[in-house]
Amino acid sequence: MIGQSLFKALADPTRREILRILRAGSMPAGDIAEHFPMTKASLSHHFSLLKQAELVRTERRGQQIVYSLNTTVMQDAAGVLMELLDPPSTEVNHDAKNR
Amino acid sequence: MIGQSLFKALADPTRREILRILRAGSMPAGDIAEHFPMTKASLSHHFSLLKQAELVRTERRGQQIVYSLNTTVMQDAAGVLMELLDPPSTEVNHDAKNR
DNA sequence: ATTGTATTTAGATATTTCTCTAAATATCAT
DNA sequence: ATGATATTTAGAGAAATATCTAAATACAAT
Repeated sequence: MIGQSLFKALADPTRREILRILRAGSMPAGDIAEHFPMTKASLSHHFSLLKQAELVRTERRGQQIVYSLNTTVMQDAAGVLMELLDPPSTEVNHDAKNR
Repeated sequence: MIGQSLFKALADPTRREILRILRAGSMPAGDIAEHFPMTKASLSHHFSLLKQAELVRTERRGQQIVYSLNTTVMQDAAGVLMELLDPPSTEVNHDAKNR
């Protein structure tokens, strides 16, 4: 089930942070890894789940593997939800009218 | 962090199905439980996580505890995302849009 | 107060998930 | 081909999760 892998992918804070980082643009695995205090092997595992959920795509460039957001409807929806709840450090949403 | 409990709540298929069921309207715990092949104790655990994420509210009515969706911005976003990805298997209803 | 119904809590177990280290693979540069 | 760099895969251990049974709590009706 595709939905399941997406929700599972979104359930981990590290993976959500990866997605947030990728909003700034594509980035090789190693550069992404520098944002986190865990090993590259662990990050690779997270990349794998994000890919399985089709939230990111990869492209090889020389010896690096560049990750980028997969911009689709579901990706956007996930992004909206994420911003709503896990406020990004930089940008703020001002569309929270009802409630 | 509030976001974390929400994503965790959404990560489980049983809990997403509970939310889907509740779209049709409020329902006591026991009635919800009938939709699932697990014990009421297990369901209660799921209710607890949904409540923690503030995705549902409860109201006591006699000896029953009635669950209902907590309709907020994030709830709606979650609902949209959910329908996009995890099309409802057990059809519920069509008219629980506003309120 | 006792009994019955609805739900939750506690404790236990099996499975899954996250993280690590070590090894494997792929590419680049000599 | 050899060695260096970037990333992934494999295997293992610790922590979290889902589920169960049994017991506890809350209310209702006698």
